[in-house]
Amino acid sequence: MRQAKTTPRKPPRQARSRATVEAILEATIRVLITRGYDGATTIAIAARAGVSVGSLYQYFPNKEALVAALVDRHVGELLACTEQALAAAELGDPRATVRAFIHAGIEAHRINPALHKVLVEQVPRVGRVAVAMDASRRIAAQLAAYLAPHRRMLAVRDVEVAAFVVETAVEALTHRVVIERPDLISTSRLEAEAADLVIGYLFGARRAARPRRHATRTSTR
Amino acid sequence: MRQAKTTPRKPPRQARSRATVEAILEATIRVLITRGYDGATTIAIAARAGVSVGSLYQYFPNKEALVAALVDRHVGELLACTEQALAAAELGDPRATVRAFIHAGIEAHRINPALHKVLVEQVPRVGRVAVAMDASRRIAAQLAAYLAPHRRMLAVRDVEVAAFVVETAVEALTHRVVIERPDLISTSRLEAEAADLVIGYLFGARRAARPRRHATRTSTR
Amino acid sequence: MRQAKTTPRKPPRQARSRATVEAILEATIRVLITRGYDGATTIAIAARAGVSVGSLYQYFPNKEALVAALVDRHVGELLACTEQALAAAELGDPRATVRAFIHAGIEAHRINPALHKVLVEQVPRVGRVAVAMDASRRIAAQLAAYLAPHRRMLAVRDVEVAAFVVETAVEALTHRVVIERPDLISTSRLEAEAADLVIGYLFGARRAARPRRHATRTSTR
Amino acid sequence: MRQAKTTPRKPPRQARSRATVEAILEATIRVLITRGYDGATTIAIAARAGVSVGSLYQYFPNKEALVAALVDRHVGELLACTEQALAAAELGDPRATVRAFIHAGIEAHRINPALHKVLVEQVPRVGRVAVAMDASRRIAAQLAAYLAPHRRMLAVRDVEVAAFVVETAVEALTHRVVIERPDLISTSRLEAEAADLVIGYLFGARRAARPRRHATRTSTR
DNA sequence: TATGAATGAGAGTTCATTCAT
DNA sequence: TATGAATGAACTCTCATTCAT
Repeated sequence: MRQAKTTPRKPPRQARSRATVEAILEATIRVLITRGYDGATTIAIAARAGVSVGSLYQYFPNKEALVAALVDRHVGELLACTEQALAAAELGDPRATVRAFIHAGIEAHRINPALHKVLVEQVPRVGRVAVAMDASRRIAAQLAAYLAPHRRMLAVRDVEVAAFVVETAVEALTHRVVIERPDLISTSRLEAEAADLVIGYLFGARRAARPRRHATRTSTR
Repeated sequence: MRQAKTTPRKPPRQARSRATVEAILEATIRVLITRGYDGATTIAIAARAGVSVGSLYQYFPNKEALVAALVDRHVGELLACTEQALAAAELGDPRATVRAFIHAGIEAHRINPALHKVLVEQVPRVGRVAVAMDASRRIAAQLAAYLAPHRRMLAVRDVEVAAFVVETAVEALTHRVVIERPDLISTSRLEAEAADLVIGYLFGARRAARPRRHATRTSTR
Repeated sequence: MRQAKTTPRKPPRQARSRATVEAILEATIRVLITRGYDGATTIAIAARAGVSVGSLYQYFPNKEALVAALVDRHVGELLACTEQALAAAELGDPRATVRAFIHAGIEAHRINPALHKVLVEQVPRVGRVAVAMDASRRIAAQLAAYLAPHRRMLAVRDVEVAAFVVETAVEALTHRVVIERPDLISTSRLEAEAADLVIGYLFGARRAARPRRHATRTSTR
Repeated sequence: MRQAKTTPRKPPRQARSRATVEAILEATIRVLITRGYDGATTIAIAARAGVSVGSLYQYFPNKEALVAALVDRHVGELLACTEQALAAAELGDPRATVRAFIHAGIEAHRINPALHKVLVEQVPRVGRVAVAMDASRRIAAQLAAYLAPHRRMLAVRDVEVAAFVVETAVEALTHRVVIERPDLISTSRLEAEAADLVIGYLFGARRAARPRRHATRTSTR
């Protein structure tokens, strides 16, 4: 089967090259968002980037590599967000850190929700991309690494499983709200709900301590 | 924009017809699973079904309608599972019902995990398919309808939001475990974790009552 | 109803492009003539032009546009012929001008009779083409414009109706003879007959002045 | 190349058969008119006729034969009209007979203009159909046969050529007016114009005898 | 290095025709 | 005899990719 290489064809040495690559990636984002994966033809992307198809192929060996590069970049941004949140709060109250983690995840989704949506919904079809896409696993690992030292505070036994559960639930909630139903609840409400869901699970804490009143729904949109 | 209709072309009258339609749908599933969405060409599907392309188009006006029919059927099965779980336990302990709901969701995913995977991951969520695909919203509605009468027992204010949160988290966990990482944890463990996550959130119950010991990881696979 | 656009896809920039477009149009003519409209498949045309189908679609968005371009060109040639004849003779004897008009019409039909035949007989099926095809109306208008100033010489009242009648009769005769039955009478004879038919009608002149002797049938073919 | 036979498959013996054949032909007309030649699929025709495709093929070996049968019938009607006109007036004034001939031609076009239009404009003039279509030649022959005995009255030498010219001009005018531009002039006006055009040509008569006044355009539509 | 014309395999879809029931 | 499900060759059109300029 056609197992094309997906590594960028050449490292952009000169400034001009880098600008071209950047323009192509930006164009890919725009076209992906406006026309979907199937509508994102190489010619459309090149046109949008203001270069010729030939130039596009100068920097990316094929379409898959182009999208993979995009995914890499996007995933990198996501990971940076959560990693930073966990690192920053390393010493504070784990509950607060988890909240920060949730907050970071939401912020990460708000970098470019439209791109995120199209990447998640339409792109997994392509092989190599799937790999790069596997951000969740890596974020769960970050979280597990953070939780491990605080094992004694946790109401759960297996830190890895717990990290998996938390990451999965938080990511799903965030995605659903930010990407699919921003109308349903506001991001601040989302943050609170996710924290309620996850902190009780992790630390077994009584939430009664923090009485919840969400009389009004407020949308941040 | 040309909005192609996606309603089945004609109701199969004779027994032979019905068998053909069934064969085509089954073939679509198989080809979708083995070759992915992009590899699922109408010719491949027809060949696999042992019929000609013409026959395929006799019953489905286009490829999208074919996939939509499949999605409809699959989503119908999913909905039936959870609905039944909620209906069956209407009078018992809500905690037990939520457990049953979780169990049903997992079972639903095990009907045809490979199909489920390809449907969720690869089928472009556009047009008719997008609508059919929206099982989550409907399941959340089922759950909200169940929870509403038990409002006083809940630690959450807004039943709809709670149902949304629970459905999202449970579905994500189930999907991740059953579809993507059946190696990570067993389904029984998954059930327990999901219950821990969600019951605390919904009812605010202390979990300490049920001490958790998951010393060994067992995979059901 | 899906009204596909039929405007050429892009203006050929480079010399090579222009040659390709020309080759495609020429090939279309040849295939149309040899195989008829239904036999003129895009593949056959491309093959005949010595290019790939892709190239064909690079310049014409669809088959209809391709034929429309051909029709446009052909109609343009026809119109130029008659227009020129009328313009050239503006000051002379109207009878002579009408003869020149008839002559021009015949010559126009002889540019490419086979193409003309297939265009007239098989192509009107297609929407856009029908419009471009409407040369008769425009030629009649040309003629009416010419006749109007000479209104006093005419035996007819309504110049527009007369132009319509003359154009229709002459065009039909010419088409029948040149395209369908070149064996029946020669073009010179055709010219004479058409003049007899039409000049009497227009000017009410006695034809006896010009005794007609057509003892021998001569074909110019 | 596929040279299919186009003779009706079997002579309809029984009344029911004849009714079926009739229904199919009528359905063909309707579908041809409403959906055009390309839209006239055998299934659409059969459905419209209230029979199955199988039955259609019981009576017509293929689509071409079906259309040919239709054309035959329609052309037969046309021929009958003119033939009758010429026969009826055999003994009267030739000028009156020519007028009657013109009148008959117009009436013939009004039998089913929509069908006539689609037959002339859309049905590919190939194979069997082309032959059936050739009504003009036969009408011209009728006319020539009528004119021959009156040869001495004519201002033309060659009766066949004259018949050809007259038939061509009259048919073209009639078609243009009745089928394409019924708005332009009324049929009575058409009759007068055609007579003016043709009678002068045939008999060399001064039209001044019958002063023409067409102050108002009236449409019969 | 950049261009964009050219490629062509392959996709979805149609429909005249056949033949088992 | 009538049915209509089944056929499959053939059509139009797309687009990732190449390469002469």
